[in-house]
Amino acid sequence: MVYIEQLQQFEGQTVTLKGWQANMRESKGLLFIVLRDGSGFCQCVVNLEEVGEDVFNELKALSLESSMELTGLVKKDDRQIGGYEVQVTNGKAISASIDYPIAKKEHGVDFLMDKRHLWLRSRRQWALMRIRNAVTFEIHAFFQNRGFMQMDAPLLTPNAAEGTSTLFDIDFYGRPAYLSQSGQLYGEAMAMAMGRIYTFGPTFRAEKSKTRRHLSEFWMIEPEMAFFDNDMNMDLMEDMIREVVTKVIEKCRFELTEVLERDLTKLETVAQKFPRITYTEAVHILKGNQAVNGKTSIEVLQDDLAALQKQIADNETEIADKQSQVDAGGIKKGKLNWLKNKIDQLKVENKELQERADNIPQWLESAKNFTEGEDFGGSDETVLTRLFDSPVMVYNWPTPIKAFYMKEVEGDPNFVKGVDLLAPEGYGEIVGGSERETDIEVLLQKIKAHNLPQEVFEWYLDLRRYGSVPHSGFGLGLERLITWISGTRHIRETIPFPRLYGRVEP
RNA sequence: UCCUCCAUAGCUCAGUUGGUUAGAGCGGUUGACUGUUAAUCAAUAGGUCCCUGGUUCGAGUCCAGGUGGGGGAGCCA
Repeated sequence: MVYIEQLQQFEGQTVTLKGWQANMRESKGLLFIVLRDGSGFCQCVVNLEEVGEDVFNELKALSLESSMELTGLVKKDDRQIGGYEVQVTNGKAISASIDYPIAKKEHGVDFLMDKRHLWLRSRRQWALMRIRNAVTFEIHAFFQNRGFMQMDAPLLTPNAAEGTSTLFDIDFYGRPAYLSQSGQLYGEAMAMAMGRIYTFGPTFRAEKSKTRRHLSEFWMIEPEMAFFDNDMNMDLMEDMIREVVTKVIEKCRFELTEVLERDLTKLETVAQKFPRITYTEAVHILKGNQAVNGKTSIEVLQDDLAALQKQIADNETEIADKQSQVDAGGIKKGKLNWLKNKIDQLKVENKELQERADNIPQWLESAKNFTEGEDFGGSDETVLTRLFDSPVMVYNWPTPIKAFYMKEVEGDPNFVKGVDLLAPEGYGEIVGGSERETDIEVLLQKIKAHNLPQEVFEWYLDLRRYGSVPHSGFGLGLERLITWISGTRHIRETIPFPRLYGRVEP
């Protein structure tokens, strides 16, 4: 048995493929079966004269997603997806699929989410899962090649410690416990034992977020390094993003460009040095008081709005034009359908464009009126990243809006050494990190200031009692990184079985 | 928790100021066609118009409440 991705090694030879019918077209005496086997897609041509009536009729009767075994000659054919075609000499059904619910057309989100277990078979989801796998692999490779040790933090924790987030609570043998929102504090303990570590596991957030960048269960990578200050932390962050993105482009070029139609030039900007700006600079830029590459945020947004409005107007013209062709009548059925579909597509596109156009004035208003000292909202991140074409790092944040464990900037307790990495094109925050506070007195004070119970942090404070050292780390949101790399509109497509507000099934 | 939009065939949608027997495409089935790329062409089956109540001679359409869902705010990766 041979897998589709290996076909290039078998050109001119006869192979046996096993897989599922992803599509079939038929003509008199000919079947064109697009077979998928998980490793790829391949058109297999069944000729009545070649295989005989029995085999031909058996394969012809199969519908979408039936499983089968096909044997045939591998032939190079540049017109085909994957570049090869199999000319079938024999084949048989393994199991028929009847009334497969997902059709070869556009579906609504709700329907597809209910059918997620089947949706994963479609080409777009196949590409996304392959990219997810490549991202996971390259993250491990990056850390392993640098001597980091992978260690797992517990998923069950005794307290809702860090304060802000809402956590899922469970009954742990009669005691309250929570699903972990972060492995970071444990990561610090492990770094004090192993030097440089990283965790790679699921985390849980119980916020009732219904947006395209939130999941209730997602995977996070949290490196933690002893003897790293925040500059070294930012260097590592930047190297990691650059290397992972570059390798994934290399490995998944077909998935990105052919299936997802991702504009790779938008990703290739990771080769540049990532701009590093302080929170204070970011505020000036956001409010339009400081230009980037000769343009202020206000100018860029106004240009964007004008471009959007022009696009919408152009689409409307096209819709009207096509509609008048339809109304005029006398067109062949195929052409008519094509026109109708095009009109529907343009209408959907305009709905989305209009939504974005409606948002821009609000973003502008929110950016102009931003109060220095507050945290950035989703739209603020979008505005900020819109000005840069590579990822941006924002560091030195106001103390009150950040977690208790972040180290104060030397000589200025109003700021802490936190850093967020924002992805371009509006994808927003994909990494958050900081240098950690090492001074036990400062930590004790912060724990009080944040109204946190000191007893549950005694073990954490021990890390400062016994050989405290400067250390830093960050948390990378796996699905957010994949969403950006793949150019996907919604984060839910980047994880096999998404858990989000209002959904635990399938 | 708040704001906003949506619910019509298996799926994606249209349905005029409220009017008689609710439509199209895709998908399914049957047939035609020996190189198709969302193939094409012909025929055919397929409906509790989300639920409850109201207005009206008459409701898919208007009103109220509910349910489910999309997008966003807050929070964050």
